Amino acid sequence: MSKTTSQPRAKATQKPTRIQREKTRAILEAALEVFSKRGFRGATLDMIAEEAQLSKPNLLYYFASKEALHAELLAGLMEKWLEPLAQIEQNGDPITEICAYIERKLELAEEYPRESRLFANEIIQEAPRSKNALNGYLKELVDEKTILIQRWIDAGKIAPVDPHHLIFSIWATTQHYADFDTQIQAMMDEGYEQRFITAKAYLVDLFTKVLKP
Amino acid sequence: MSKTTSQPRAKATQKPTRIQREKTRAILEAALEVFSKRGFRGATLDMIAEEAQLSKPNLLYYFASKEALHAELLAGLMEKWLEPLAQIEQNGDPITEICAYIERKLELAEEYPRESRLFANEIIQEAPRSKNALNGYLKELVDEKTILIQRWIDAGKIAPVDPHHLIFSIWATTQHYADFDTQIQAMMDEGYEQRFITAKAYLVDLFTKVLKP
DNA sequence: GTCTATACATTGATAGAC
DNA sequence: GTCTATCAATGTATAGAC
Repeated sequence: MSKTTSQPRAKATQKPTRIQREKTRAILEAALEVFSKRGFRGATLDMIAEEAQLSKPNLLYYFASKEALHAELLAGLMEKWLEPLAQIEQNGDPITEICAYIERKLELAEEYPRESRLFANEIIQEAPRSKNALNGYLKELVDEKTILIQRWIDAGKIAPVDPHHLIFSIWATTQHYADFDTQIQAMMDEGYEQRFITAKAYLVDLFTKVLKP
Repeated sequence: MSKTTSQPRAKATQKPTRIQREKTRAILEAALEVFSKRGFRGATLDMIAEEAQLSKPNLLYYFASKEALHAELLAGLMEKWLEPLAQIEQNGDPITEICAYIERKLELAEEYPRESRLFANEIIQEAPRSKNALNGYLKELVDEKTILIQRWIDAGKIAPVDPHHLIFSIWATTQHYADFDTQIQAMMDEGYEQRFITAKAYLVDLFTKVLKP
């Protein structure tokens, strides 16, 4: 009697075993490594399988296709990626809130550069696989926060800046240290090791000056 | 007697005809379109050939390989891309010079978004084909300008900011509007049309505040 | 669940007629 | 110079033994 037919592909039917969860995790980890470094088309299942230390057919036993694997990665990342923005609190001190957001973003860039590059690859190539996420959850969140920022401006608590451009410039400056690390490294030589420390000081100073009413 | 054997591949031997130059230009234009949108591996010679309106073998008559085509694109772009930074003048007013640089960068992002994305694709994927350019001409130029900025700081003409991070933040904020256009569009709705005008005002204001001594 | 073998599609590049 | 036909390599995915 096929009790062990609880194939990962049919997730709805049965709870995955510990082994299955670990393999799945290892594959996702390997996929993140390869996709983030080479983009979707640049990555091959061979590379991912080797990185995860299993055979290609075995990999395809856990994930139906290359597309499915990539989609799973993106979906799993969205929440973590947007959390720093979601955490901005309307009741806190505006400048403190925004500077804390910048610091969180920078820490994310330092700790999870591969995730950042995965998104960057996607968006530069016109987000063929994540348009929905962009127009859905992210758009809603940005709408909510731009309104909050505008309210702070109207209350005279921060200088009058365009809320959208403010958010874009925070995204750009923080993610730059993950996405364009190769360039940063080529330009900075000795200072490279300390880049996140010095960047944090620089960016907090920068945005504080801009936001002071 | 083969008078017409002046094949483009053997460029050193003979001056290319007008037709040859035009075809070459059309191919490079098509290649830029496709490479910038899909990255090196994501692009196919079929796509580029179709975009340039010729057959794949004919394309390969003008360029020896996909690699060669990509290399030619990158090489031809470097100069245009670095010119705004090179134009910063040590004798001008520091804040005026830097703000003018920001405006030039933003205009480049607006006029040549594909070039920006081509570079971005390269660098995110660890610049496998342009490490040399990064460590060569670009590094030299950045070294030169960081020294100039430091001199301005020492003279008390601008506020004391880390010159490297200043340059990075200018790159990040300006190129963001080209590289992440898909995201910008998804977030901005009505304001999207005017994005470069409002961005210019926002960024000039931002960096002016930061640089004022 | 995992592997070997292989089917099948895509793609970079070449051969050779015109 | 340009095309049709084709090759060789690569890469996604499946079949089927164990």
